[in-house]
Amino acid sequence: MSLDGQLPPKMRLLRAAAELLANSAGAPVSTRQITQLAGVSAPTLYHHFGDKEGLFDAVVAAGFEEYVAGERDFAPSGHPLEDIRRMWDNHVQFGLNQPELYLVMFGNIRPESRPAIVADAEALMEEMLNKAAAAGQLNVQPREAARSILAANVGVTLMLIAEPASERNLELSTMTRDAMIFAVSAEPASGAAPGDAGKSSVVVAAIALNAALQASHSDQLSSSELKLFLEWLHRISTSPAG
Amino acid sequence: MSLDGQLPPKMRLLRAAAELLANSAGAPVSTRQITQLAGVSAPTLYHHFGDKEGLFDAVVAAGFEEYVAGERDFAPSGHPLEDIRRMWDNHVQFGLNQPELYLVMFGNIRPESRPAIVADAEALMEEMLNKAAAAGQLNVQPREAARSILAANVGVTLMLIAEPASERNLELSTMTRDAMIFAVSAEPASGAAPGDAGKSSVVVAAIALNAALQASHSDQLSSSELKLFLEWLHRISTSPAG
DNA sequence: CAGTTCATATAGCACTGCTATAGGTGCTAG
DNA sequence: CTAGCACCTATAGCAGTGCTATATGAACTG
Repeated sequence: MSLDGQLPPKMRLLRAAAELLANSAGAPVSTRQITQLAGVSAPTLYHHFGDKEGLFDAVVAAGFEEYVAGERDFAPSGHPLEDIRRMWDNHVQFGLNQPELYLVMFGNIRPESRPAIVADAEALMEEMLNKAAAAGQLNVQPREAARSILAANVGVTLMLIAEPASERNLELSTMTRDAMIFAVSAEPASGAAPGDAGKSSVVVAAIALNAALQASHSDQLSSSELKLFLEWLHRISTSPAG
Repeated sequence: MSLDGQLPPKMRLLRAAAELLANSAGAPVSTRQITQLAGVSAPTLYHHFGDKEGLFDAVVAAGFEEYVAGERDFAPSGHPLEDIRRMWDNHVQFGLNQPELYLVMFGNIRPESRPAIVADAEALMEEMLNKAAAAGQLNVQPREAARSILAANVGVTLMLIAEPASERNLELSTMTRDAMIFAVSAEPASGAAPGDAGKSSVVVAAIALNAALQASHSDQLSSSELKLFLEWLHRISTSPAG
């Protein structure tokens, strides 16, 4: 059984690796299995990918593109926080659909090997949160919010993957998701009491203005003026007192 | 260089494995390295642990006991939610101190291999949350809260491990921690507006009563009566409307 | 003392990731 | 058309891996 179709060997290697990885149930996948399934000999792998890890990185990169594509499809609903929710759910679903790939992507993160993907995922989340911030719906800096939400998102997905599929309860996901979103969002539509745990409206406004300024490259101020202005805004919007 | 001291070979193997694992920087650790450092020959490993994975499981179990011991030391402050905070911080610190061990414990979770540790960690967290529930400080079922908090805790710890040590910003941890705790806790000391996102006091009281009942094996009701009563309480305390 | 059980060692198998070397393929230059 | 060249692939094999069949010793038990 080999992967025919006259794709170039590089593609066949990628697909073979992805397929074996997906069905490996955690057992290690050997280069010999991959090359055999791809109908190719050993050195071909090393010619194209240099390394076994190089091949796996390529598989992960392809998987991540798929992930990003999935995230972008659901993007523009006009309600940024609602989009974040969908992004979260999409992330979880991606992990549950391709658990082995997901574990390679987020389960084995080590400082020297793979934070690039995490950074990309964070950027994707931050991009969405910037819209929420510009709409005055955010309580904290978009970057911090993105990192925090993504961390919880990954943790929940790993936990769900760890459970046997029959016992999986997605309520864990929705509950954690809403908790995180609620925590980073400005007080919801209802005019809550100002003494609340939420930040003051000054802070929220500052964060919103900050996001808006960084989005629309205003040229009312010189770049040096803008830089200082943003610094002040940042100081205001991170003031501990609120 | 071998691990002397006349400990029995089983202990020497455990220590050698733990030490090599701790300094492996993600590179795989071979049985030959372990047995050589332990001053022992190959079959001894398999005699005592059956498997390489058996040895690693033993290392993980030892590490987990250390983790649990650390959690229990900080337990009884009288303020359950404050204890949860310390538990969270302790968890993160454990992960950052022994990243390789932590990655083996929580990074490679697969349904068929290792959810026992997760279950134990959840039980530990739930135990603490039961006190919070009994004190009327909890918004949701202790079990669900424990799962949710632990998931976020693991996610944050993995993210921090993935970052180069120099760039680690523990604010990610404290922010996510407080977000999660706030989300599962009943409205804080300040009397917040009743139209708030928090559940009604009826629900909180029901959850508290539920926890108290399950803790102190009351014999005012027969076991069948108690069972039904608990079911009603559960229904009340999980009612969506609040 | 013999018999049994436990604990360790010698030697080796099948497999792993990887590579030194060589051979084929398609191109452009003359 | 041939010569050269860069690209891609295959044969064969190395050092290292997890693991084990077998044997040897030590320590009890009768």
